Amino acid sequence: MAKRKQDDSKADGRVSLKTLAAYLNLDPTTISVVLNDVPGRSIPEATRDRIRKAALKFNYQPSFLARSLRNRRTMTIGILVPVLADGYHAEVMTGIGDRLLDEKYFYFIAHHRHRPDLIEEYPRMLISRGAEGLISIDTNLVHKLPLPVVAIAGHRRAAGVTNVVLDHHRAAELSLRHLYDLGHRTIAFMRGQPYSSDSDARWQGIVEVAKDLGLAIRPEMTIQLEKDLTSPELGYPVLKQLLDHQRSFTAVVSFNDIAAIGCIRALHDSGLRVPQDVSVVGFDDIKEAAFQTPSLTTIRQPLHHMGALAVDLLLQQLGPSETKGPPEVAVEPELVVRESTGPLRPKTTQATPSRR
Amino acid sequence: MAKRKQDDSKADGRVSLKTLAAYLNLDPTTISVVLNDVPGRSIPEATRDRIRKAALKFNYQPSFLARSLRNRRTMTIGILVPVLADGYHAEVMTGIGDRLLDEKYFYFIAHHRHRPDLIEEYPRMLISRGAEGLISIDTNLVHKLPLPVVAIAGHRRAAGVTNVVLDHHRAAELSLRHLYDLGHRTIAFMRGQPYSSDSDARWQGIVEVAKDLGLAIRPEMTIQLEKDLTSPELGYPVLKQLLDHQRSFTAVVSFNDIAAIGCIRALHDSGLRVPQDVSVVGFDDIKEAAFQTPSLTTIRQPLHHMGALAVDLLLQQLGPSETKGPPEVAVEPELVVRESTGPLRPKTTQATPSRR
DNA sequence: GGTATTTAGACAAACTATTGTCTAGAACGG
DNA sequence: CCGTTCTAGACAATAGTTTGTCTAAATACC
Repeated sequence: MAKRKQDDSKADGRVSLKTLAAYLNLDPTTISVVLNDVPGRSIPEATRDRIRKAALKFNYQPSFLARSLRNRRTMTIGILVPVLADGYHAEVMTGIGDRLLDEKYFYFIAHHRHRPDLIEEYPRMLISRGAEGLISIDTNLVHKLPLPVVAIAGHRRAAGVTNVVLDHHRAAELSLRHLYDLGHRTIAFMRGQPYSSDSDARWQGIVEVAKDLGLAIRPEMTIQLEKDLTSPELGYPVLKQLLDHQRSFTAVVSFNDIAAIGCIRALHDSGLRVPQDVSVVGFDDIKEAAFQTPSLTTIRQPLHHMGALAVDLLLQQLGPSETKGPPEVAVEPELVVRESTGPLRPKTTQATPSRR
Repeated sequence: MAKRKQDDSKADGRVSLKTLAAYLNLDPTTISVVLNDVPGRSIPEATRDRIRKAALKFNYQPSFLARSLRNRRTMTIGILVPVLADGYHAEVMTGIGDRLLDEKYFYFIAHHRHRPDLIEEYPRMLISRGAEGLISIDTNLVHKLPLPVVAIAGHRRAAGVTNVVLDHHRAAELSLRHLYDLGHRTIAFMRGQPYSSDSDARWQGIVEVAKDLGLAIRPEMTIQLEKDLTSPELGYPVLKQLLDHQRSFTAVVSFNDIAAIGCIRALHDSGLRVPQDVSVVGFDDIKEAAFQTPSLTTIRQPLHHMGALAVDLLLQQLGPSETKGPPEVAVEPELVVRESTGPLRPKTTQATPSRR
C-alpha cells in the first residue's frame, strides 16, 4: 500500500541531481543548468552559489552513464590490437594513451591474438559499449564500420578509415642504402608474416629499392616468416635453417627487431660474428634494440608519435565539425646506426689487415 | 506547432526498443521481456518468434548505456598501472585482459607514470566512468575506495583491498640459495626504487634469507635504485659506479631483469665476464631474459597468472553474493637457471686450469 | 494603476532499457 | 448465464541527466 523505498534504502552513497534537488528545494533542471553553466538561463547568483556549495558539500558527481545516454557522447574510444605484451604495440599504445587521457577520453582495449572470430566480434562489442571511434593497430578490419576508424600499420584502403602508415619506400631506402654504402651486395631478406598488415608494404619497399640499387633479391636467400611469436624465437630457427644451406650473404635485413635479435643469436651460434662477418639490420627500434650485444642498427618507427597522431586524426572526426579524415597519413622512418652493421670485409682472402 | 523530428531524421541507423515496438505494434516492454527471457511473463510462442525475427532482421543491439544505467551493472573494470610499455606490466595486463574478455568484461586502462596527482585523480575518474572494481598494478592507492580493489604487487594492507603478492621470502631463498650453492659468498645487492611497491618486500626477503645463510649484506656493496626507467639504463650506471670502488663481489642480485641486463653490460664494459668472473641473478623473467647473451638466470614471477588471479578475486566480489576478498593472496616464484650464473672460481690465483 | 517586460524557476519530454502493476478480453467452471 | 481465472500485453515508474517550453511573480514603463 504505502510506497516502499521511501528514503530508508537511499543510503547507497551516490548523490544524484534528484537528491540535491530535494535538499535544496529546487528542480533538478535548475541544478544541472547551474553546474553546467548553460547560457541564456536566468538564475540569480545567490541561488547559483547555494547550488555550487551543496554540490561541493555532497561531492556530487554526475553519472557518466546518464549523461552519455542523453548527450550521445561517451568520451570513450576502442582500441583493437593483436597482443598487449609486445614492444611495438605497447609503445604505440603509450602514445595513444598519453594523448587520449590528456583529452579526457578513456579507452577500451581488446586484443584479438589474430583470431578472425575475435577480429570480427570485438569491433561490434566496442561499438555497442559506446566507443565513439576505433583505433586499430596492425589489424585489418573486415567490415565497414559505422564510426570513424584510424588504422595504424593497416593498409587496406577503406571508406571511413584513415591509415597511419610508415613511408616504407623511404624505410627500405635507408636500410638498403646503408648496407650498400658499407659495401654489401649479397643480402638475405626476411619477409613478415602474411597476417601482419605491414608485411606487404614493407616488402614492396624493399623490392623497389633493391631494384634501384641493383641489388638482387634471391629466392634462396629469402626467409618467409610464418610463426606468430613476439620473442626472438621468431628469427632464430629460420635463420639457422638458412645458414645450413647458404653462407654467402654478408648482411641480413630482418623484418623487425625482435627477429633480428634471434638472427644475431643464430649467427653467433653458427660461429659467425656480427658485424665482422655478417651485418644485421632490424626494424622498429623497440626499447630492447639499444641494449643488445651487439646493439642493433635498425629503422626507427616513431611509434609513440604514430599513436598520438592516430588519436589526433580520430578526435578531429569526432568533434561537431564532422570532418572526414584523409585516407592515408605517412610518417617518416629514421636510420639508427649502432653496432650490428659494419663495412664489408673480403671474405675469401683474410689478407686485408685489420684496421684496429 | 507541429511536432518536429517526426521520423525524417530517424535515419541514424541505431534501432532501439521503441523502433522495434513501432514496427511490431507492440510495447517496448514486451520486446525487452522476450529478448531477455524474463521468467513469469505470458507471451505466446508465436509473438516471441515474431519479436526475435524482427530483432535479428534489424540487428537490434540494446544500448549498453541505457541498460547499465538501469541495472547498475557496467561490466567494466578499471586498471591502474604506472606505464604501459614495460615487459612486467604488459605481461600482467595480458593475464588480466585474457580473463576479463572471457568473462565479457571490458576494462579501462589509466597509466599514471608515478605522478601523485594522477594516482589520486584516476581512480576517481575510473569510478565515475562506471568501473565496478579496480585492479592496480605496482601502485599504492592513497585513499580508501568505495568499490572492490585488487592490488598486484601492492603491499599496503587496507580495508577492501586484496593484495596479490609474490612470496618474496621464497624468492630470496631461491636466488640466494642458488648463488650460495655455487660457492658465492661476497654478493652485491640491488634495492628497488622507493616508489616501486615491491621494493620493500623484496628487500625484506633478501635480508631475512641472507641472515639465515650467513651471507653478509654490506652497505658498500648495496645499490639503491632511484631512477624511473624501464630500460637497462636502469642498472648500467649504478653498477658501473659500484665497480669503480668495489670489485671483490662475485655475484650480483639485481632488483629486476631489465636492470640485470644493464648490469651485465656494465660488467662486460669493465672487462669482467659473466658468469666466469661475476654471476648475475635477475628477477621477473620477462620475455627478453631468455634472449640475452648470456641469457639470464632469474626468479620467475607468474605474471600472466597473477593478472588472471586478480581478475578472479575481483569478479568474485562483484557477483550478487557480495563476498569480501581476502586481504592477501601469495603466489610462488620459480628459479630459472640460465647462463648468467656459474660456480665461483678462485679469483686471486689464476692457477686453476680452465675446464674447457 | 494598468500593461509590458523581465526574472526565477518549474514542468515535461527525451535518451533507452527494465521492472512492477494493471487491465481488457478470452476461456473456463458450475 | 454469471462469476472466476488466466492470458497477452499495455502502462507507468525508474535509472540520472539535459533541453525546450512555459508560467507566476516581480519589476519597469507610461
